[in-house]
Amino acid sequence: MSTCAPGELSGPGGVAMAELKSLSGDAYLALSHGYAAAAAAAAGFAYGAARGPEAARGYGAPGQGGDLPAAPAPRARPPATESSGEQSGDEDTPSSSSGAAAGAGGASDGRRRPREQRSLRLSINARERRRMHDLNDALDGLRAVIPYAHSPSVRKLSKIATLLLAKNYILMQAQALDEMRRLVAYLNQGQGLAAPVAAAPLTHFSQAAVYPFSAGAALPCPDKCAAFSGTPSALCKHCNEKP
DNA sequence: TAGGCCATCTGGTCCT
DNA sequence: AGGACCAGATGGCCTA
Repeated sequence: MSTCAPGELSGPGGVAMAELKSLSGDAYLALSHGYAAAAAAAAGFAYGAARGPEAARGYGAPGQGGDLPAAPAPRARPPATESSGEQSGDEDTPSSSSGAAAGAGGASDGRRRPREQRSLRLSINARERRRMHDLNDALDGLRAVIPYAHSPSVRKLSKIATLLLAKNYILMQAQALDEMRRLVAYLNQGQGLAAPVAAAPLTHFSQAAVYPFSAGAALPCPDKCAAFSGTPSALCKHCNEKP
């Protein structure tokens, strides 16, 4: 069958999978928005309405007693053991059906009667389906917290894109946190002696307390902060001081 | 129509 | 023994 080459993902916006894999920082956010935006712009369709596997194939039904979306089309399966013509019909009630089978057959030894085997198979299938639905729910939860354009008019992220984007987002957050720690450490260094009490809560925040710019000490505060992070820091009281 | 993505079935393996 | 997890196979839907 056609498999998704690990190296590429042709998203609607033409986003290569390699990009998702190596993305970080601002590029991540740019892409995460661009991806969804491009999806909408390029296709001009409403995913939820026009497509949407859930809507299209009644995904999610199993919970409501209906279970399978009815026979998922006859499947030319290799002439396996049982299963001859019975497709799906998975509205099995594992306990009841198997119980009935067991009661009727009473095959308590290692060998199961075909009917009992079938019942067991259906039960296993239902469990597997449930498991996959749980997995998909978890993925939906992950999509919900990933900063990309969540909109009904935008195609939702694929599973692989969700995972890769999430990974990059975590890396980006870790990077931002590290940067924040260094900034706090630097600021504490400047006023820690003057206000030890106020600085105390921040110290646990900063384990690697080294200001990275040696020239920074000679600069006035706003400049130092700007040199460090690109913009005056809101955390720095000097940056917030009125002239 | 090809390719991408997905849901489902299925058999195998490991764990409780 | 039963359940969870996994990977392969298969077929459907959708888009470019």
